[in-house]
Amino acid sequence: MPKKSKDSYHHGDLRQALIDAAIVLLRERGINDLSLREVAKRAGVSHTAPYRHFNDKHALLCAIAAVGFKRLADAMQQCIAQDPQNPLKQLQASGLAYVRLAVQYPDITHLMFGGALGYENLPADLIEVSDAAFGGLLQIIDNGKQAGLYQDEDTMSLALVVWSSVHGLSMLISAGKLQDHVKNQDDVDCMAELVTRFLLSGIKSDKLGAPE
Amino acid sequence: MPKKSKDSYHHGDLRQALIDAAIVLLRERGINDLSLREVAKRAGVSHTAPYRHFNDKHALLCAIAAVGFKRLADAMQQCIAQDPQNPLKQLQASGLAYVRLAVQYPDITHLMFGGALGYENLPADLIEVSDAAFGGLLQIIDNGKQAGLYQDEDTMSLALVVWSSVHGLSMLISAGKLQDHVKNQDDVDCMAELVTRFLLSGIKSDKLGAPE
DNA sequence: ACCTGAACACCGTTCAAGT
DNA sequence: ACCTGAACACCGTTCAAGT
Repeated sequence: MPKKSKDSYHHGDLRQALIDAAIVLLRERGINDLSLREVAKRAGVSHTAPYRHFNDKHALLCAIAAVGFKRLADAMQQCIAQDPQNPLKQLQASGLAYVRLAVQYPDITHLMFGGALGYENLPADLIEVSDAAFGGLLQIIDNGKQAGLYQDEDTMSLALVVWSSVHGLSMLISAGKLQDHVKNQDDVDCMAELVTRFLLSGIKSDKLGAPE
Repeated sequence: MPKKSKDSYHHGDLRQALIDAAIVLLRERGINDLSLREVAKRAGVSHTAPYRHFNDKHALLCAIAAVGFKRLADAMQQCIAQDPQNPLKQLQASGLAYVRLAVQYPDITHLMFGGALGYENLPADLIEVSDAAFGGLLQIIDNGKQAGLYQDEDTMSLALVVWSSVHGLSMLISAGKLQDHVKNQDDVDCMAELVTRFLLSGIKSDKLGAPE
């Protein structure tokens, strides 16, 4: 029987195996001590094999960041699907999901938003999945806007303000800057609720009553 | 004439010269291509000389981050000093200053808040100057609270919400994630104003009128 | 005290060679 | 097509040695 096209040679999918090994290593050692040679060793191949699947170390790091953006984009869509008729709940759920992902995967989060990948020359597929994540948030805001939930400001401005607030909380927690005030999962959820609540009462149309 | 104590040997202050060279190199090459050996070469000393002043590369990076936090702390104090009787203006000015510093020094900002330094084992002087920066913001919030500017929420919660929003905007801009919407200094200022405005109308006491 | 050069283990990347 | 081992230039860090 002839071998299947993709199930060739070693694992069948060395590219994915390298990404998986790199994510584990990133969590174990941090971004500064992640070496391509060690990733290859973990995946069981020679230290030059990764170059068959990635142009260089930067490309592998970009692939990890893409995994993070994919998780974020999926979470946004799930928030919409869970309460299709309730844009307010969509917003609250998306803020919570954003912060939880950042806390769960701090290293990937910093890879996604820190300066480690540089500010340009990012691969097209990374840009694409990053735009998809922001697009989900835009959709949530637009849902609320059409329901008359927000002040008369354009959707993009509203989305940028919401994104900034939730993103800032996520980065501060995942960087350990709020260690004294946010110690466990309950504190994380509580802070996310607090930020979302203040944000809502700020951007919410004056014509509507209290959120509950 | 005998040499002055600190003006010894090469520069008089090799420690500072190394920090300065490292900051330049950081901006030129990015965090991933900053090498201790190149920093030493730029400062005109052998590649082992830095170890007289820093335990390791991590310690030098921490010193750079400390410079960034010092700038931030100073900016907060300046915002207070500029309008001692106007807590609202203090808040607006501090948000603007925060974002501007992040845009001006994106690499140092990511060093301060990204995961490159790890999440623990940070030197005491870095923690200290970092706390000073946040302390300035706390003071600004407390000033406004005593003036009846904000809702009846404890100062720490208010400060964390404000910090998150402004921090998020700063990180998104300095990471280039808003390139399509924030292209120049005017856009930066405009976005900072937008975030601060929404934030204020959210946390502002209902008993007061419009901010102007 | 402060700096140096040699040394060690490791890294990212290239390339001719193997199957 | 996919993988390998040798090679190159570079890195962080240590250490005995110089003034």
